Amino acid sequence: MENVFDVLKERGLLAQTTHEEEIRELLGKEKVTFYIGFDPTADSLHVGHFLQMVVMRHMQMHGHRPIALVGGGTGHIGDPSGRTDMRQMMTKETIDYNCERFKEQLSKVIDFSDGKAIMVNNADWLLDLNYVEFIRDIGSCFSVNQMLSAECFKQRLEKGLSFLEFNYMLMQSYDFLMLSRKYDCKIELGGDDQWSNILGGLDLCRRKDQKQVYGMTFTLLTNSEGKKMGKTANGAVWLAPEKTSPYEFYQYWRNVDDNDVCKCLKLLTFIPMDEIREYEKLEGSQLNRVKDILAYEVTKLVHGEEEAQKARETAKAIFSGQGDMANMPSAQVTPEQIGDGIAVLDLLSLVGFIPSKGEGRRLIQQGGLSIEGEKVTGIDLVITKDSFKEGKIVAKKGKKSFLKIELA
RNA sequence: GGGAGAGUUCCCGAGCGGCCAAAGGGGGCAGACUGUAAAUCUGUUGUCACUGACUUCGGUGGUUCGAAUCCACCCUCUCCCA
Repeated sequence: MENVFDVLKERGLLAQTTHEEEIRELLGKEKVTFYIGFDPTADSLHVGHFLQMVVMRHMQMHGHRPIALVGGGTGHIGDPSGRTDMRQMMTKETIDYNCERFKEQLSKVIDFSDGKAIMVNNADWLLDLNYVEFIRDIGSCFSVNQMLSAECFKQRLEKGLSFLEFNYMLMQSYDFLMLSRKYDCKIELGGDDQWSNILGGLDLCRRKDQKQVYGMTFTLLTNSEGKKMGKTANGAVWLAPEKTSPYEFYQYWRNVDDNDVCKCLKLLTFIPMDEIREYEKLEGSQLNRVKDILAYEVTKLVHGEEEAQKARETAKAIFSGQGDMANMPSAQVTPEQIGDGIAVLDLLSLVGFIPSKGEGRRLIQQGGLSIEGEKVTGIDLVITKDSFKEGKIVAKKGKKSFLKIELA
């Protein structure tokens, strides 16, 4: 059987490893338990987390055992790594709620049946710690001098770093120690921004238990310009369908830059490398086909085959005029709301297609709005019940944004 | 604890007591060009009943005919000292 290590490396997922040779050997000869932590900073995981999940799945497919750790405890602290601002404190309720959401989403990509993977919450051991005991036992193993020189604190030393956040590294290191003791966890994985935190864990396990454990980090998902991917003007691209609909999710990947398509295929899908290498030879508009594959595959992994299919159909319907319009984003209005006729701007802001009438007005002035394929030329256009064909009307904003308004 | 400074619109950042809905940049949105890409160029970017009105410059009060701009207190952040 091939070694996952080689797979991860070939796909460009690996960023840094603590002991390349040893890790590769370890992964090649035995079933290894490893972990990745997810801090509950929002009520849904996002694309950045998805990359981690893909890695876990690669590992799992090669017979290793993932531990998904949700940070019910560390969430109370907040990881300062790679952040320029202080994290907002969350209430216990929010944290617990977020942890629950994470569990659901993780289960979609990772197989937790029959102990093939484990889900733990570090709240179980972190929240009841005794301060004095902890700093005597664990705190004594850390050198402030060394911590301060870590890359992840550099930025924050200029901007300000609270003692609370400074402790984050100890918490995460302690997690690794606990998992090593409880589950014989041998490797900690994480985003490349986690490097220092992971090293902390390694050190701690060695000092406390004289145990050799390992760490690996993964490429952060960045585009060809080096900017983080998975962000849109409206915020992150979420995995939760109610926060980012499968269609929007699909569209996000359908619209990636030419230069990023193949990279994304390698990082985010399980398409064999041989196939991807063929796609890498394609150029120009041929890449559109590859983008469709990327969008479909990623959507399938996150939302399931059925939703991916729907999203693809909808895209086809919208952009090439063929296919099923049924799943286009839609909104409902009642006959009462229409009355004897309603101004376009009122209708569109009612269903939330335009954020404000001022913006709608501008949109019309610049020729960016169409109703039923007809460009709206004046702001005085009135929509009546008769405008609805078969109980629906399709509005188009710009080139890619569509909304089907249904008369309920 | 002592001292210095800062808080402006989505972000960065300019802002003289009236000419400020507030320069400039970034981002966003739209148009042209295209391949649902990128780059480029153009327009636009507080809200509404849009030649007008209303709400905004950390918060609360005050001075004034008039305050983002001046004063007082408060909150938050940064820096220097302890």
